[in-house]
Amino acid sequence: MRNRPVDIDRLFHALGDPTRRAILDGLVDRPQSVSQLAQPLGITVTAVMQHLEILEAARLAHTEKLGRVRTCRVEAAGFRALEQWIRDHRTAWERKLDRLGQLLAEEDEIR
Amino acid sequence: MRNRPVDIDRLFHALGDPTRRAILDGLVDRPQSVSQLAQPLGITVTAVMQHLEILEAARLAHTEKLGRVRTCRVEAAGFRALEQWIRDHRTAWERKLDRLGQLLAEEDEIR
DNA sequence: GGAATTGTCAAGTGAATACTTCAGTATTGG
DNA sequence: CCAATACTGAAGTATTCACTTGACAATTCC
Repeated sequence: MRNRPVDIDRLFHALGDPTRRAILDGLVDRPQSVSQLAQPLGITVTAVMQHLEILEAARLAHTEKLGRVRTCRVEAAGFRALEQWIRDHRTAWERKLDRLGQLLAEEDEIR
Repeated sequence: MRNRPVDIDRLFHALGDPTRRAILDGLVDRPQSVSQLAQPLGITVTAVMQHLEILEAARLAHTEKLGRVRTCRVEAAGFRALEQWIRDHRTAWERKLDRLGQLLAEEDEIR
């Protein structure tokens, strides 16, 4: 169960942390170095590195070291895998929900 | 930062656990009782209950007790919130990725 | 070359997680 | 009514997690 295809477990786990989502949001604006990412988050460079490993494993980010600076960018693969998962499950859910009919209506007015 | 709207943190956290995704997959087939869910998973009823609380908080499931049986169903609200999050972020990402141009192409042939 | 910058490594800490067990409490069928 | 069924609640445990500290290593700038 390792990472040839994007692992959905890694993906959800990666996105489950607010700091990591913040890192991604930062990277969407522009590629950034590790310390550039760390500063506004108020956490250590080491912590950012640890998050980056997780984001890379989930293929949500990609990093590359040139000289003493590691440049980090957002990567599309993980995101696409997430979309695919959603698509697959939505169709499955909708199929079943339609079959059950009133269940959907019942859920529409939330609790 | 609590749950009036579906909380994206809860959502990702809820979906980050394989057992919980398995529970949802089971519920998609048909509504089930807590013990019906527990049996094929090989975990205790108590453990399932704990997962259900998390799934309910994320609005991915809804449960209701009638007599001594608690019936669990899949709920659409959480799932819709996830789709919305994806939609929002995809457009943001695509905008930026397009602006960067070659970055996308680069990422297409994975690592 | 030496100091500042930028990142890496190893280890540790406290809190959160996913479970369990065990002792209840309702509910229901015979 | 009594026993089985179905869940609830409190507590405990082992692991994982996010993060830190502190000691390095590599690069770059003056």
